[in-house]
Amino acid sequence: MRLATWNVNSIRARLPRIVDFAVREHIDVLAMQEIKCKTDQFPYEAFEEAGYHVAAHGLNQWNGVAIASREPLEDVEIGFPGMPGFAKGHDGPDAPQEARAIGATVGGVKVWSLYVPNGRALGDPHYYYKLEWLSALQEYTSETLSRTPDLAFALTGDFNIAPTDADNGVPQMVQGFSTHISPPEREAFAALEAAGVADVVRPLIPTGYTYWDYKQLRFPRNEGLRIDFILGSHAFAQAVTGAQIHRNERKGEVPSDHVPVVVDLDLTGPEADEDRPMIFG
DNA sequence: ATGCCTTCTGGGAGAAGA
Repeated sequence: MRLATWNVNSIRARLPRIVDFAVREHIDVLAMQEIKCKTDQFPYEAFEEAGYHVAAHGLNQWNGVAIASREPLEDVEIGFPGMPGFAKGHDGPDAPQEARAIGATVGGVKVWSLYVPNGRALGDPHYYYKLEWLSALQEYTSETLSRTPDLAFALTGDFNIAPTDADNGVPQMVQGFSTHISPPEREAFAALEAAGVADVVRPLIPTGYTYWDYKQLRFPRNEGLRIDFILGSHAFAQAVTGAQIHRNERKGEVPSDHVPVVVDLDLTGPEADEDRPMIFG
């Protein structure tokens, strides 16, 4: 199985490009973020014509997540249990949830497409929302893996955190002034990993970014961020045989500001373990 | 310590992104 995650920054603005990529690269499961449309505005037909089933969740012009799959999607979940909400004029548990998480089971793998809140600025209410959202995700992950430790389980998406200094290629982003690199955000990411999921791409692709801002020549200067990840449980990580970051998708006509991150999985069993990269310990 | 780009929208100036 070939699994990809991609913050597409509007599914309608670049639909052919996204479907073409999925078909050309033989993607079996494509987790998308920032579809920027309502559920019923999603261009299902184009994916179906290309041989994909789709589960989408969008409430308005912001956020929005979806999963396209060659095999049928089972047990689709909108939002993860305990996911906090956020809205202007709302605070605390009454805040409505945003369209930032959709999960489904495909071929025995539980896959989440996640769009972690941006945070906007250090100290902004959105920043605290981001940290709460990540804490709730950690809680959900921990609970899930303690209940079903052998589950092939993956958190994929735009985490809006550059976990190490090497993941930040933007000179203007400096510690103490910027979201995405602050210690509390990095601690939240580490806590998520400690809950039982590992970055399955980094051992295979140690360097490189997944996002470059549209302005200020960020892409030509290669001033990007690595903020899009595939975090897998032990059972998931054991099945990984390869990974790719499709940097070329940042080029050409109307690109997204993010590029696809891909992993190959061999889910036939533990026989072939010897040939696979060591991801956990 | 930001918005030079890009997207969206019962309305086109404002919100949001990282």
